[in-house]
Amino acid sequence: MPELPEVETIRIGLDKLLPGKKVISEIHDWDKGFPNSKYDVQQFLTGAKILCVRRRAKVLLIELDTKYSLAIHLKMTGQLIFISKTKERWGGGHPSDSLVGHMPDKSTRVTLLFSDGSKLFFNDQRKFGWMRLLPSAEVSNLDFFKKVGPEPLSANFFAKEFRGRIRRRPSSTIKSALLDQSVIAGIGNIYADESLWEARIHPSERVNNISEAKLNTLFKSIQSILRLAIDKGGSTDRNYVNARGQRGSYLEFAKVFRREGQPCFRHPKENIIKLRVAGRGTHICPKCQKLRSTAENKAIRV
DNA sequence: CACTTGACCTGTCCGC
DNA sequence: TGCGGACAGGTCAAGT
Repeated sequence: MPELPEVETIRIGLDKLLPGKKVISEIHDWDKGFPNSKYDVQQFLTGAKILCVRRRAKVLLIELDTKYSLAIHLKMTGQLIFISKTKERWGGGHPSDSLVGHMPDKSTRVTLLFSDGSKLFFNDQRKFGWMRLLPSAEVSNLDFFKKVGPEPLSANFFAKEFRGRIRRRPSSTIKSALLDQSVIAGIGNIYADESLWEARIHPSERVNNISEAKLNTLFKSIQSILRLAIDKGGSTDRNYVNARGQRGSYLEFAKVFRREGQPCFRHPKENIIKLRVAGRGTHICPKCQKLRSTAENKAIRV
């Protein structure tokens, strides 16, 4: 679930909390947390001071003063939760909030202890996520970074490049192209659905059936939705929380995601439906988002 | 080659 | 109440 806005929200939080902290020890009892590490994590992490926290695509980069970087991918259920020396509980505050808890919990994979007594917990229920400690100069050599596409909110990223990159997948569905991290970085299932509704494009539409004008609209939709989502602290669908253990509120503003059976905001008499596109649960308004070919439109709905 | 599907995991929810 | 199965989705490997 962490997509660009969630990872960016965590980054903003960690970048306020972590710089200057010195790692005094590191605990991990889960080998997969540091897969194929060439570097002894204890040796290269202990004593390092944190400089800043950056993000590329959905990967967080904790930069150390030793010219090493800790790269972290949260995949679907990863959390990074910071707890200060005096605080034991984390979370949003209400006692009934199921996301509030104590750290470490049974999903904690890695714990960093800092010299001032504060701690950073890497939790991952489903164990899909990873951390890698490596020389900062080698970060760009990670397979993931070698092929990942541009940042959608970069000041240097324009509609022309967006269209060009999307069109490299002419016969795939537009949703599949949006989810392809080598085309554009950071979009996942939630924001793909939201952006396509905003741009009135059916997720199953083939790229080469989509006009240049529609792709321009989609480009703007992606940017405005990602910006709004960052502003709202991301989307908490299941277990996403920010660095302080707080939920994001974007889903209160979502137009289609997880709204199946509820009315479309443009067509109050039409209900949002859920389909399967690109192997993912996909939410659309059947009136706003029609396939260009009506024959396909009917076939898909059966 | 271009694209789609399955595997990786675990917790939750639904129907029987 | 317990149990099996479907589902959730980011990315990579394997399959078509």
